Amino acid sequence: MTREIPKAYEPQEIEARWAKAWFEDKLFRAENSHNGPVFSIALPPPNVTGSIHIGHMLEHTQIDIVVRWHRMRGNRTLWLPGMDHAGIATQFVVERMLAKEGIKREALGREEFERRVWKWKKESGGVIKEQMIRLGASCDWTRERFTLDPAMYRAVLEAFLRLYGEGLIYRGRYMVNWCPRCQTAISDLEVVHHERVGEIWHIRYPLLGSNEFLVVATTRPETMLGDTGVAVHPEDERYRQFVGRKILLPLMDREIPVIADSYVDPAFGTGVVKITPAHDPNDFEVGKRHNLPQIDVMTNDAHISKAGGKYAGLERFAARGRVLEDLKALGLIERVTEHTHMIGTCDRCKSIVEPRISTQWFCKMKPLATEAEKVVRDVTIEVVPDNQRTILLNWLDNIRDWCISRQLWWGHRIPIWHCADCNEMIPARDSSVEIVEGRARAAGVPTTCTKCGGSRLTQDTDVLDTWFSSALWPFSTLGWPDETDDLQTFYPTSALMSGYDILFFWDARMIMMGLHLTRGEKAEQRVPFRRLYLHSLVRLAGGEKMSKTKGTGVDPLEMTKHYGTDALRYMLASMSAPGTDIIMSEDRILAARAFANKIWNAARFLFVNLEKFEANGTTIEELAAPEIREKAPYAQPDSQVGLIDRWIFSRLAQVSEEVNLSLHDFRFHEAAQTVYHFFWGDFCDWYIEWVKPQLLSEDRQAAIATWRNLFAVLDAALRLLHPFMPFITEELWHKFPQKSHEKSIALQPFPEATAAWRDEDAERQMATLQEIITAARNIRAELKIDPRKKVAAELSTGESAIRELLRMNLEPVSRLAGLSALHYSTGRLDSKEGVLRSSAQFDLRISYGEGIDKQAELAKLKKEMERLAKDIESKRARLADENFRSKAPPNIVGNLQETLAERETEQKKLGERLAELEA
RNA sequence: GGGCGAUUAGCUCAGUGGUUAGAGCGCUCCCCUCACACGGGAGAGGUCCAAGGUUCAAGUCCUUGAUCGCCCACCA
Repeated sequence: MTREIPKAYEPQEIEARWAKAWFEDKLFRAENSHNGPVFSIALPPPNVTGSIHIGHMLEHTQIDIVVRWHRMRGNRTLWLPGMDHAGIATQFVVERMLAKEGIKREALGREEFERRVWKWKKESGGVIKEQMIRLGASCDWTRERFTLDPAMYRAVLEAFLRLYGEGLIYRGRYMVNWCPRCQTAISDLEVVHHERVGEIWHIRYPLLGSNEFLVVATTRPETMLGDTGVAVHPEDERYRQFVGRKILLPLMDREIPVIADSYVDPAFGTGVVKITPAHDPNDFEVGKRHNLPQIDVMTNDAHISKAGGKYAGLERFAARGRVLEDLKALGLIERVTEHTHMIGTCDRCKSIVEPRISTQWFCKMKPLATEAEKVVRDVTIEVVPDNQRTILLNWLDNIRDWCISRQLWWGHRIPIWHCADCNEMIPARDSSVEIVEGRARAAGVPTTCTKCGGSRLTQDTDVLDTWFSSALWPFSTLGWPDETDDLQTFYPTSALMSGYDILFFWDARMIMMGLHLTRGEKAEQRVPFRRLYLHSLVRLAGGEKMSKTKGTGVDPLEMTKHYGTDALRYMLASMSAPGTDIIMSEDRILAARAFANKIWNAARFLFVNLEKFEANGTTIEELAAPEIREKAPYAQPDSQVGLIDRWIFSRLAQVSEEVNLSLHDFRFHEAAQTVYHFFWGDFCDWYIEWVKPQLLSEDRQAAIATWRNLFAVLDAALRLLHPFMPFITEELWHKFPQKSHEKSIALQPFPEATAAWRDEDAERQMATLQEIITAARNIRAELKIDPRKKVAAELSTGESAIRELLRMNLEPVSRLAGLSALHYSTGRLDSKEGVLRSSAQFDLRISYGEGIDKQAELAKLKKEMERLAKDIESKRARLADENFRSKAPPNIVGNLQETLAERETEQKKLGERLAELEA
């Protein structure tokens, strides 16, 4: 143990060293026995594609604070880390890399492509882990998981087969969202809507065998190639006569019927709607009701298909232009108007999504959502902040089936085999898994068709939505479906902490899957987590979301280099008020760095002085050994525990209680602010300053008591700070003598609200002394007295308790107030000389030099007088109100009376001073 | 079209119906005092978006409106 504390606080060196040590020691490994209280939490698995951004940093900081806090409070604590394979995102990245080499994935073939992705994953997948370790995340890395691990695939198989067996997973041909760039279906949630100003074309549709026509309004004229009907509202008098007649669809020369359907809004547009069942969700429904054919005129990559006649092969927007030209040439465009509408884009690649009929796999959600709603409503799962609960319930209530198949190559392949002879679908026999080339495959592959007995079976080519495996994360990572020790010990997990942006994507689905798939009679045994905390997002000034593509992202590791991880963590924590997004600010992080520096220097002060003190033979073990610290506070020889010590330990107890309460409610900003004020305000500004001279006092016994108390408080403060700033606290804690088997402050107890330390008298007395000191400093500043010059002061008070207090604490009070002498008495002080400051309890006067600017002082006092008068008036009025006196609680009335009396005393004194000054 | 937030000091934000509404930064004045100038001390600065209402009591609860932001939604 080196005791020396370097003058400069160098976070980089300290942090890198401890991060490595914690990881290599497996310090945060959790034992899976049932003994004692357990706290478990699963890391929202970051995408393997990425690197840590500031949003992760915020999330990990908050989780780590909670995790470290629970661990210190004696819980068997597990923070289980892992990564997500992120289907589309990862495939997208690898495809782009291949494209640079001029390779298309189709050319490689599925197996080779998958091999390449694995290779890439192996190379870059470790980045996030390294970064998390460096940033101090206290995960149990021995339990790290990846969503494509064999064990995870087993869980996916089990879940899929069970849901399929129950009819909750089905395959069908429905309208889905199709991304022509990714060439896969995506779920409703993955469609991001943007407002777009577009045009609306009014097109004449001629009635067959007549010169008449109906005018339809459309924003997507190219889809008319697939029109199979025209609809009007059944009660629309304007068009009633046309219902049942035929339209000759322009350009395609197809006969299509005019139908009546109440879906049509007669007030919108022309009141006539073209029906394209294969390319619009509404039209799809209308078409089904009226048995209209579905003509898919689009290819996978959004070009016009053969069904589009002469337009075949054109890209969809090129086709639109051509269609419009041709219609114009035929004189069929009546008019064009401007129209803003919402346009759906792919969450991943931003391409415009094509609604399209396609055969896909779906998960029935209503039956799963029912119990999820219940547990959220009855607070079996507590949602914080509460307003997110409403949002979640609302979503669950309106839930629709989930399209879970993706036409990708990277992901969990659907465990269904198709019979080439009879089209029967045969699921894998069971959820067992075999490892081929280090990767998991279903072992229970069916070999004969269960229906026709045929043997030409091929596995479904689709993979599952990434979120399907994520939905199982809290239990799949613990060994489910096996009843492992981990599962029994750590499931349900204690909490989930995620951003509210993935509430539906992930959190809601975990709740549904956890409830449905895990074992236990009661819902509370099956929920994936007992509390759900939705943290804020980090935004730019102006509220915009940070974006890597726009280059507006902030690299936390870069910031760490400049300011230190502890500072960054503290800054994020101190801004983490639940429910409000965080806007990054340079100021805040500078403040946080200053705080870290302050902590460093406070500790340094101790050790620098300790060297001088130790010269006389007292060792640090006698002052700060663990068993010595435990017995604090220490009394001065032949005396009681001093006021300043009673006060600081009382504050410590109070602060510990507040921090514990705040952290329990995920109120990180509150907890952070509380420790900040305790450390900087109470501990550094008052406590250390107060006891400074005693540390090197001639009276060794007195000095020893002071040292012991000081070390005990600093030790507690470090433990209090540790969840927020793990590195600096670890570093400093190791400067203390510790028991040989104690490896880390992270495994020390978190300070609790020690009731015996609470001391209201001490707090009140200190407050009075602080007030006197501040008043003296105020006068000094007013008189512009050189800070090095000590001056005499007079204090007058009618309260003997205050005089006694001063008598007992004359040295520190005079020293901190910069006084050469402090005379106290009961006599009245006038303000004819010097400057007088008054409170209800005392008057303090310093006479020095020329005095001050009389006019300025008068103006100031008058202003104060006005404020007092107003305040007194309103208080009197309230106290005079019989209604108030009878209805308000007695303590409120009592307090008000007390305060009023004080104010009146102040007013009286102030009046006298004004008179004296004006005289 | 629904829903959810936000609006408080120059800036970024706290604020759990009850004394004179807080913090950090910035600003003003004084100090490089032997832990820290990433520091110490003392200050200035706010009709809490608006209008109604509930209450003995409203920044806080309710209603309406304004402005800004976000989420959800199949109106061509």
